[in-house]
Amino acid sequence: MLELAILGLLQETPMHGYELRKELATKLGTIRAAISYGTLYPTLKRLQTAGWITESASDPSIIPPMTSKRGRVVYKITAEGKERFADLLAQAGPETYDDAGFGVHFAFFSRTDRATRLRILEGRRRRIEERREGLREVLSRAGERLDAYTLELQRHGLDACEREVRWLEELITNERSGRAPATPGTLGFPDDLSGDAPPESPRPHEDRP
Amino acid sequence: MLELAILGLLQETPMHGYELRKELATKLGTIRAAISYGTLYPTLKRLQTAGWITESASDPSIIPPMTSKRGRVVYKITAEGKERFADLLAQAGPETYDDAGFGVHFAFFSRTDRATRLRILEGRRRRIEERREGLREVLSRAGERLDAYTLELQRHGLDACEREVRWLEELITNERSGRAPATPGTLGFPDDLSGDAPPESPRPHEDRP
DNA sequence: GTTGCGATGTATCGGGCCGATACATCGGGG
DNA sequence: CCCCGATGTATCGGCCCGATACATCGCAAC
Repeated sequence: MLELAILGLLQETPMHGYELRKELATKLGTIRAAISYGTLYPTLKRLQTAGWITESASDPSIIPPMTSKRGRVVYKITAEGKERFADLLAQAGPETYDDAGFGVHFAFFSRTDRATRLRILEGRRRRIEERREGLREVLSRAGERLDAYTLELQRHGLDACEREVRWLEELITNERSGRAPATPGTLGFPDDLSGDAPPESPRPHEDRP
Repeated sequence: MLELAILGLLQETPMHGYELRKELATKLGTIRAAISYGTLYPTLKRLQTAGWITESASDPSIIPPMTSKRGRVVYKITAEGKERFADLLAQAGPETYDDAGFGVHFAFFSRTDRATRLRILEGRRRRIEERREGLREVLSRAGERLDAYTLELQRHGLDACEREVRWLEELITNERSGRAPATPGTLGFPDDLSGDAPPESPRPHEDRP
C-alpha cells in the first residue's frame, strides 16, 4: 500500500525521504498519522531494487545542501515505476477495500478513469456494508451477552459504517453523473492526468455552510 | 494489544484458539474484522512462555472432541495472567490512544475503575483533537495544493474526528456523573468485576429511536 | 454407502509496518 | 560559544497479516 503512495507522490515531483514523509502525512492524514522511517527507507530500497525508482545525489544548485558526507538522497520515479503505479492504482485486490488500501487509492483518484473509480467505490461500499451487517447482527442477537461498554462501542462503529455508506453512495452518484466531489476550490495538479479527469464540480448541495 | 484482548477473554472462560478468534471478532468487530491465525497462535505461545496462560488438553467429557491426535488445546488464564491483565488495562502508554489500542481498552471498561476510564477517555479525546487540528490546518491552508478527491477524503476524515470527539465528550460527561453508557439492556458479566462497576444506566437521552 | 464439502481446528512462513534508537548536519537563540 | 530543535538517513526487534498446509467432524447429495 505504501508502495502505491510513494510512487504516486514521486510522480508529481522528485523528493528525498524526509520530504516524502511529510507529504505522505498531509496527503494521507486521515489514514495514517505519519509513516515510520523504519517503513519508509526499507520500502524505498525495495522500490529501487525493483527498478521503479532511482536514487540521485541532490543537485547542490537547487537544494541548500548538507555540505558533506551522507548528503540527502533524492528519489525519482522511472518509466517502469509509472507503469507500476498505473497497475497498482487500477487493479483491485481484496486489500484495496480495507481502510488503508481504500484511502490510498481514493487519494489518487484524480489519476484514474471513471470506471476504475466506480469499481473501487462500489467495492468499498460492499465491504462496509458487510461490516455493518455484522455489527447489526451482534447488536440485535447478542444484546445480553455483552456488557454496556462493548455494546456502546459496537453502536458507535455501526454509526460510522452507516455514515460511510451514505458518503460512498453520494460519491457514486456524483461519479455516475460525471461530477467530481463537492469541492468549492479548483482541482490541483492539472499536470499530467492520464485518462479522463473529473470535470469541475458544480457543488451539488451545501452541507457545511 | 492483542495480548490484552486475549487475557480479557480468557478471564471470562477458558477457550481454544478457534473459539477465541470468534469471540475476538464479535467483541472487537469495530476494531478489526477477525484476527489472523498467523497472529493468534504465536501470541498464545508467547503468553504461555511468559506464564500468563496455561495450555490444557481438552476435557473429553465436556467438549465433543476430535477423537485423536492433535486434539484441540484449551487455554486458561493464570493468576499472574490476571495480574498482567489488570496492569495492561490500567497503564496508559501512547499506544493506548490509537484506534486499535483504545478500542481494546474500551471493550474491557467494565473491568476498570472510573478514574482509569476517565483517564483513557480523555487521552483518546486529546489524540483525536490533535488529528482534527491537523486536518483543519491542511484543509484551510492547502486548499489549492491538493486535488478535489484528496480534499474530500480529508473532509470526511475531519467529520469523523468531530463526531468522535462529541461521542467521547458525552461518554466523559456520563462517567463524571456516574452513569454507564446509554444502554437499554442490562450489563453483561456481573461475575467478578473488580473495582467499582458502572451502575445501571438511566438512559439519559434518546438519539437512536 | 461413499463421497465430497463446509465448518471446525492447529500451525508455520514470508513480508509489511511500527516504535525505538543511533548518528550527522544546520540555523539560531541564550 | 554552546546547546537545541529541525532536518536528514538508516537499522533493529517485534507485532501482525495473508497465504498455505494439514486434519477431523457432521451432513447432504448421489
